[in-house]
Amino acid sequence: MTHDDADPRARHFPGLSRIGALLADPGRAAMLWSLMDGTARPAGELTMIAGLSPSAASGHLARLTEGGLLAMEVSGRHRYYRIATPDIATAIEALANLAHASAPQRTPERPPSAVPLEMRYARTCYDHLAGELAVQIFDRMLARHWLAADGREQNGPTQLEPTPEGAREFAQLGIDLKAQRARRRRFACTCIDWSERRPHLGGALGAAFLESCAAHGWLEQTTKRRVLRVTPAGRSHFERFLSDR
DNA sequence: CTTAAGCAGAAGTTCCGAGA
DNA sequence: TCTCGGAACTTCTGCTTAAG
Repeated sequence: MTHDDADPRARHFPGLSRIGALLADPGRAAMLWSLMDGTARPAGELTMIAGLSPSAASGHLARLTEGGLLAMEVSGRHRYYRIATPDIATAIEALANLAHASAPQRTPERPPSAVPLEMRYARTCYDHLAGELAVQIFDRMLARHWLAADGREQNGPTQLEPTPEGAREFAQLGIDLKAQRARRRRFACTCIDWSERRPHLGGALGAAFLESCAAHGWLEQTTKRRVLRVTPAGRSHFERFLSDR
């Protein structure tokens, strides 16, 4: 019998309190966070990351697997664990952002301690570019007056609008702003970067920008889910863009 | 040379008692 | 009640050795 089965208060959101309980333990959270780059790690490595004994870590991993948050594959004498689905990684990232937004602002510059290194520079966030590179590009877009806040901010992401100059630059990148506006989603907004704690470009325009970078051969997918590789052509392009004054 | 058996070590799980 | 760590156990890999 599960936690929710026993508690009639859980009937409105079946499974929600169970998921919350699984995420509440610091050891389990540390193990989940270390798998956010989409890799699979053996139980022994996750044990070290969580700072637990093998027996305690084994118990936590069993609960996370039973709860559907982790998937496990046996390879020889190793057991490899990974985040079960991309939806779960997305949910954990959203909760991490929420935790940061709602925490007391005592140490605003402190990044999360266990952000996988390869994810910090360039990765996908839903369908747009995120990471250190995304934040730098967004800063540069603002400095070059490609984008302006449209003044409709309401306790959430800042709505953005391309300036006439920005519209020309996005068109040069092959982005059809009219088509992006017609999509049934937010056109352009800020999205707080999970590892950098600063905004990057989100919304339909953010997704179109990432598509454009891929089409130009500046960014490409790696074997690790969500981790992006900057190609040599991309490196020189972004260096020019970021240093151009 | 090949193959199977035996052994040691590594990795991970289960069980159980202790403590907060 | 929940989590922890230690002990014992299972499973698997890799190495060595002996037999065919």
